[in-house]
Amino acid sequence: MPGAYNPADFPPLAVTVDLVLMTVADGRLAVLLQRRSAPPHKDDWALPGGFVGVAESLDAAAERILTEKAGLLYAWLEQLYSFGDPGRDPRMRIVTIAYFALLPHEALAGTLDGRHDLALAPLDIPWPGEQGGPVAALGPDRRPLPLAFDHDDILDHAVKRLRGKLDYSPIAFALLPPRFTLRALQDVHEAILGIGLNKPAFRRRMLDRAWIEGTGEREEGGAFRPAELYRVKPEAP
Amino acid sequence: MPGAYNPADFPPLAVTVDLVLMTVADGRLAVLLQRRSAPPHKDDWALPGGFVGVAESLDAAAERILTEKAGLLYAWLEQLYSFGDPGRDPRMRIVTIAYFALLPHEALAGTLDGRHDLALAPLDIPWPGEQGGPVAALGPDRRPLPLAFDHDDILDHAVKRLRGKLDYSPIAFALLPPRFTLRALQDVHEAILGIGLNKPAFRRRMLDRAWIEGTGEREEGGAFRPAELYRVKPEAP
DNA sequence: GCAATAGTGTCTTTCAGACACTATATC
DNA sequence: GATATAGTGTCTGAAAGACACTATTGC
Repeated sequence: MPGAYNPADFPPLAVTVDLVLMTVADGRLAVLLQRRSAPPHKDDWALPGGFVGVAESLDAAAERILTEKAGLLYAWLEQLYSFGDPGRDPRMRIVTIAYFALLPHEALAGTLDGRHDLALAPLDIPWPGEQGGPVAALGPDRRPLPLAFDHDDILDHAVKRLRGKLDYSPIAFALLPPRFTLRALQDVHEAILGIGLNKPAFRRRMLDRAWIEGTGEREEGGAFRPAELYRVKPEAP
Repeated sequence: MPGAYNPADFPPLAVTVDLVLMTVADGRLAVLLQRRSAPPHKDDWALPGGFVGVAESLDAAAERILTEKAGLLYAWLEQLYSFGDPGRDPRMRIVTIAYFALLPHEALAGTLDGRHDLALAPLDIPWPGEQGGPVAALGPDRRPLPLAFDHDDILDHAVKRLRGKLDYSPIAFALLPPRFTLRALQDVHEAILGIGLNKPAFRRRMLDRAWIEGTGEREEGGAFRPAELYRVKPEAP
């Protein structure tokens, strides 16, 4: 490393944080997109993001952007990957640190109201293990929505990581409300994996893992037999 | 994002790449450290690293640092995690992208000769799953070597990631020469996991996974029955 | 009772661990 | 043949998939 640390010695280089805010809606993974109001890529959809402050940690920047851009107070935040190809932004050299932000769909209620710049785009997910197409965000016409910059690439990384962590980390609970049925948990897993799962085996695995516990309470409002509500154990990882 | 992109508007912020160059030597994971020749942390050991060039991708910076700092031409490089707490470097705000660099021990032959600033430090690895101590690099006196900056933290992340990827990715082969015995492969797995593995089960798993194939050739120079040499299949992941 | 979903019992298959065994090299 | 390691056969137990079954709710 050089001995001198004169700021003028450093090339103009910026660091941003981009959020891959995902939830499961109607049995599908979906991502929050923001329409760009200025060039480049004006009117295209992009992941919400922003510059990292001088005295701000990366995690803190992710939290701030969650609040400022998406109007949300809380989400499961986790650093994903960093993208820094020169030319990924035509204006200047920008290195971006991508973060997951995972939320139950309920937590988004109201956030999108009147926000014409925000959209929750369902994802088209290739068959797991298949080398086929990459992950794509779908527009209202159900056609793939090209994202600004390299955000398609970031989204692809995010879904792959989410899948990889699904069965050894309690990440799926971040996509559910505090009380949830085992069926809802299975729906989340199926949405992320893109495949159907065996019900008895799934229940056994979840209960054996001992991350969750029954509350004794039951679902309400259903037309049929109500399911028990579970919660994540307080001491769980 | 702001509309103006005047470099002077941006805070002095630098992006570096740090390498966690690991290998397995004498049945233990080991990491390449470089002794700092200037303050801060003068004379402490640190991970080799350097600034990212203006027109250089992150991956390219990692390759360049591998060559410049460690004098090596090739390694398995993979981005690990980004660290950007303000204050992690007392001089200025530096965000660093940490990379794995994985190499067979043989590939390091000669690299350390006469390089008193470089050392290959064996790692003391806590029991897997145990919440106990973090990973520590050991000095010649077998005592933990405190690393400069937040490099202990980076090292800890690296070992955890290496462990996590071990059984679903072909990452272990990066730590072996092109031809290797199944026993050597098992040694690598055991060094990373810090536990002994069952021989028949390990062989079955490795052969069933079909990432490797026998060459028909055999080990030489051993005093006892020579083992078959395997190689990674060309079409393997 | 009917419909529809919650939740379980059990058989089968798959795979990992254990352990003893056979095979084959050098000396 | 002795020795030490390579490599295998086989038993057992744990866990997943399949599938049918029972349980419980609103209507």
